Amino acid sequence: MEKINIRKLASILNISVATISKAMRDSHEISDATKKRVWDAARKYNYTPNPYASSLRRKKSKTIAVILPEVADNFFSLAINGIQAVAEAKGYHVLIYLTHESFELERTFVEDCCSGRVDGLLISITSETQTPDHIAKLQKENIPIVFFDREFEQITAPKVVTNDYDCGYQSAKLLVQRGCKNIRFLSISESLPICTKRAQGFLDAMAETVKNFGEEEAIYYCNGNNEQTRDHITKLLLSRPKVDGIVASVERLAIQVYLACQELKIKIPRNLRVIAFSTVETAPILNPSLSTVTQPAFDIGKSAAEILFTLMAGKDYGYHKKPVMIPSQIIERDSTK
Amino acid sequence: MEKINIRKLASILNISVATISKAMRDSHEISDATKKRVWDAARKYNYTPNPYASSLRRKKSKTIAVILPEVADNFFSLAINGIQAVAEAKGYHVLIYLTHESFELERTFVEDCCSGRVDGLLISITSETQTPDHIAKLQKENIPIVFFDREFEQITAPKVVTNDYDCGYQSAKLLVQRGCKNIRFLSISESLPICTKRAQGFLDAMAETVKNFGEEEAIYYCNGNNEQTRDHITKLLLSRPKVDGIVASVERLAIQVYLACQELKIKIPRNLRVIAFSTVETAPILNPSLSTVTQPAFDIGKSAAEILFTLMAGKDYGYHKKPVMIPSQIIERDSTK
DNA sequence: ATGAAAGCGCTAACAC
DNA sequence: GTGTTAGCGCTTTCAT
Repeated sequence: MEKINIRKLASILNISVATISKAMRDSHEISDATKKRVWDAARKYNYTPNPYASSLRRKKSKTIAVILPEVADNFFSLAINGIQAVAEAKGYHVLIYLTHESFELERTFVEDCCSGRVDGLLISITSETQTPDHIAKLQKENIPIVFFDREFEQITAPKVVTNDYDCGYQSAKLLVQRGCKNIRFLSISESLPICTKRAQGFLDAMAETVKNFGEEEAIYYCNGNNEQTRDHITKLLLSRPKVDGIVASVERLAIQVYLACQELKIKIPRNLRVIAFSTVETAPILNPSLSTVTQPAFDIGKSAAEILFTLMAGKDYGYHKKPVMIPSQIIERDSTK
Repeated sequence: MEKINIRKLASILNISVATISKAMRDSHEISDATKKRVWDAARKYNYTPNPYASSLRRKKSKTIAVILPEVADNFFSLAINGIQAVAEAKGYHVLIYLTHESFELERTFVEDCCSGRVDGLLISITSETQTPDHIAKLQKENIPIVFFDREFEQITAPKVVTNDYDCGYQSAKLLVQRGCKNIRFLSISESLPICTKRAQGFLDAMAETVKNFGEEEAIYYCNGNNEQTRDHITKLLLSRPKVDGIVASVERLAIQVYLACQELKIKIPRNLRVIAFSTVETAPILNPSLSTVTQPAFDIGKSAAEILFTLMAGKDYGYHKKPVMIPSQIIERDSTK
C-alpha cells in the first residue's frame, strides 16, 4: 500500500482535492453526506493531512516552543504541565528545548524558532543571558514571545512572574524574627531578575532590621553543577563567624544546603535556619521539613501560555506594559523554627 | 522589510535559488566564494530556510516526539534530559506530549505523530493502555518507535528497560531480612510491565521466604490523584494486622506513604519499613532517608533516543528482538534499617 | 560551478 | 456544494 495523500484519496472517492480539504476541516461549505464519506474514507485509508504541507500553505505551524533551563526541577516541571494543559486544549504542539544554563544553546534554540517553525515562544532565560539580540531578532520576525519566571529586563514583552521582591523581603524578616544573626542569600546569578529582585527584598529587610548591616557579604553566589555548588556551600558553612540563616533563591540550592549540612553534621534548624524558593513536593517530609516560598509554578506556566495564545490570535491586551504577577505563598515548616 | 525567502535572497544576490539552497546546506557543488556570499547575505537579511517547506520536500521533519505520562516525576525528567541530549547533538527537535495516564490522550498524541510530523517516537505508555492498535498504525506508516521504561508487551519494537523483576525480588528480600512480617507491594497498574514484573519478583521472593504466603493480598493497587492515593494508603496503614513493610513501585507512591505516615504518626522504619523505585533527588535528606531502587533514568532516555536514531537512519541492529536492559541500583538508607 | 524547472501535499481564491 | 488551479518555499534532478 502506497503512502496516501489528498490526491489519492480524491481519486478513490471521485471527489476533488478541494472538497476533501474542506471536508477534513469540517467546512460549512461541504454537505454532511460528503463529509461523512470523506471522514470514513480517511479512517479507512489512514489518511491524515500532512501537517507540514498545511503549515507551509497556511503559514501557521500549530506549534509553540518552550525554552527553559532544565526540566529536572519541580518548578519547571509544573510550569510545563501548565503550558501543556493550555496547548493541548488548543490542539497545539509543544517543542521543548533545554538550555542547561548555557547562553549559547539558548541563542541557537531561539534562532531555531525563526522562519515559521513555531507560532510563538515561551522562555525562561539562562542565568548567563546578558544580551537581548537573539530575542530581538525573533520579535522582528513578529513571533510572539512571553517570558515566564526568568524574564529579561531590557526586553519589552509580556512576562509572568511572582512577587520576588516581597518574598525575598519576607524571608529575611522571618529568619531575623527566628533569631538569626548572620544570614546569607544564596544566588545563582548577578543578572537574573528573579535573583536580583529576591536579593533586593532580602537586603532591604536586612538593612531595616540589622544595625550596621554589611551588604557586601550577604549575597553568596553559587554557580556550577551540583557538586561544585555543594563544595561551595560547604566552604560557606565552615567559615567564621558561623552563618546561622540561609535564604536559597532556587530549589536546587536548598537541596545542596541540606546535603552539605548532613555531611558536616550541622543541625537544621538548631545551628542553621533555612528557607528556600521551592516547589519541591518532598518539602514537608524532608529532615527537617523545609520552609518554602512556594511559587505558583503551574499557574505561571498556564498563564504565560494563555497570554501567548491571545498574542498569537493577534490580540493585544497590553500585557507587555506590566508583568503579570502571581503571588507565591510562604509556608513555614521546621527548618526555620 | 518584507519577509525574506530563498527567491528574494536569490534576486538580491543575482544567483539562482538552486545555488542558494545548495550553498545553505554546504554542498560540495558550490564554490567557497559563492558559499561565503550566500552565508553573509543570509546573516545580513536574517534568512533561515523555512523548515516546513524543507520538510515537505525532503519528507523528513528533523523532529522526534516523546510521549510520556508526566514530567513532574524525577524519573521522567531525567529521561527527558537524556533524550534531549541526544536529540540536540543530532540537531533534532523534540515534541513533548504528556498523557497524565489517559489512554485517550495517548491515542490522540500517537495519531498526531502520523503523516510525517515526526521522524520517530519515544514512548512510555499510560497505566491504562491495553490495546496496541494506535501503535500498530504508526508502525504501519514506518515511523520508528522505541519504548522506554513503560513498554507494551504485545508490541514488537525496541525497548529500553531496567531489571524490574530482579529489583522487585531484592526489595522483598531486603524487607524480610530486616524483619518485616506483613509486606505490601504498592502498584499503579495490573497491566504495565514495569508493575507486573516488579510485582512478580516481589511475589516470588515472598513465596520463597514466607511459609503459607498469601499472594492475593500482597499487591495493593493505588489509582487516582495524589489525594485519593494518600487516602487509599491511609486505609491500608490503619488495617489489621498491621502492615510493617512496603515496596512502592513508583516514586509518587513513596511520597504519599511518607505523607500518610506523617499524618498517622507512624514511625519509619520502626513501625513501617519502606523501599521505593525512585530517583528522587531528596531521598537522602528525607525524614527518614529513603531506601531506593534507583533507576538509571538519564541513561534509559539516552539509550532509547540513540536506538531511535539508528532506526531512523535505516539501520537495524536487532534491537526489537530483546529489550535493552540497564540495571538499577538498590541503595539502602534509613527507611529500611 | 551554476541554473531552470518540476513538484513535495496542501489550501484558498475563484469559477461554476 | 463542488471543482479548478495557482502557489506556499524549498530541494533536486538534469542541463549547461
